[in-house]
Amino acid sequence: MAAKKLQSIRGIHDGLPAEVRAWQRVEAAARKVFATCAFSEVRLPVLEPTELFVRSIGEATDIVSKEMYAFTDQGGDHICLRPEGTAGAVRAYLQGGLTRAGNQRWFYIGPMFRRERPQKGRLRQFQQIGVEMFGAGGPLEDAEILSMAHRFLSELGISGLRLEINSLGCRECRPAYRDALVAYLHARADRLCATCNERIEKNPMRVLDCKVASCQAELNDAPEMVHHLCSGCKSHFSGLQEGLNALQVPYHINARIVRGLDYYNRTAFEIVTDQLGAQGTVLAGGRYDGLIEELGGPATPAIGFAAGLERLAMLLGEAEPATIDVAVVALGEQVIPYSLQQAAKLRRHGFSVVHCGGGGAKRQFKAADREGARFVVVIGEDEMQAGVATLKNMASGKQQQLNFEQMVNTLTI
RNA sequence: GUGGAUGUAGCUCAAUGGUAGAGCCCCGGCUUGUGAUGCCGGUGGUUGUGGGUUCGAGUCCCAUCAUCCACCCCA
Repeated sequence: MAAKKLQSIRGIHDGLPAEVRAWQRVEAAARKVFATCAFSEVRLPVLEPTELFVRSIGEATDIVSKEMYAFTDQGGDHICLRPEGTAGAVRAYLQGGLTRAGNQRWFYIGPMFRRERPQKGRLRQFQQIGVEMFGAGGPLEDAEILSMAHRFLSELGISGLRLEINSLGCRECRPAYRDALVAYLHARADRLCATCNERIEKNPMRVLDCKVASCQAELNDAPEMVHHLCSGCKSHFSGLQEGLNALQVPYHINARIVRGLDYYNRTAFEIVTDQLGAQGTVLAGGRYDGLIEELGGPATPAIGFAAGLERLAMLLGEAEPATIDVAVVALGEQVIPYSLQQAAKLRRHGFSVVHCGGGGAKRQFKAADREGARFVVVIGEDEMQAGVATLKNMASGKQQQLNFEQMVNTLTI
């Protein structure tokens, strides 16, 4: 009976060495840039109560209504794999009693789960690099957060990115705008597609980014939030733009940006690329001033963003192949113990070393080459007697006999 | 959830319904301490899985699973 082929769950991929190296390049850039802005890493649970996301993201959103891995555990609790990071961060902020600890600047890197149909740049388990700032409500913080995102992506050397910003208004001005939009849409409902018609009442702002060409034609003159902002939101939005100008962060205003999660207000933004097909959003976020209060805390302004780690990794150039410093080639049974000791000694000096395991010289050199060894240390009986080793530079092919100290010096260069 | 494309050796791919192949990789050899180049040889496949049509199926039909792309959604 043939064993059933065992494979990973659909849309959930293994991070094998080559891919993890790319991820680590992205993570290193994030840690480096975020540290310069005084952000601290947090590590938060992957499992959360389902209720947390229902209350924060919104029950009607696609994420909550059909994409969460939610289940009842053996004790009857309703829990789920987190589909995003912000809700859990807010929960931890409140649970940790940090509401009076001053502004909090956090970042995290970890897996998120959404049961979508997989495609390019979209997995069921994917990683986000997220940033959250609690307690600062001004437009300058928005500008600084965007500047940090911009610097993070510049650090990675990714080109062809475009920052788009918008304002979603607030509880003051959004209802009136919504009414105006609904009225506009109703007036031409017969010329809009079926899904747009469904959304007119449920979520009219989503109609704006419908991709059907005939719908877009109808939406040319649709009212836009940017033109219906209350005075507070208006000055916030212009303050943000002044800040971006001062920091020389290039941006475009895109009045059609609508975030898919209910908790956003005022500033919303996306950084997009045209190199990833249909999943071009590489980093996105916005302000969510009402969420902390919504989840039971004191009214506290907050802003954050999340970047797709795998998507960013896909935009990276060719990575350098992995290399090691030294491969030890032992010639002759008698020298094996000695060669193992020499390998261990080199490792204590901090070099990455593999021992080729003895046997034929040819086989060992081949192995050394495949490991990407910069140098090969050859130890035979002659070398062992003389207390030296033959050090071969694999790139140049040159080799010479050296004692241990000379070897360390050569390897250090 | 809907649609389209694709599943053949470890990898990339061939094979008018008639004996499953190539390149790369891997292993061995080209005089016993030298890789990456050259030459010679070798291992390796129930053609994703399960049915069906046929004298005969990698090839045609049905189902199923997976991957990719798009819709949708979003990081």
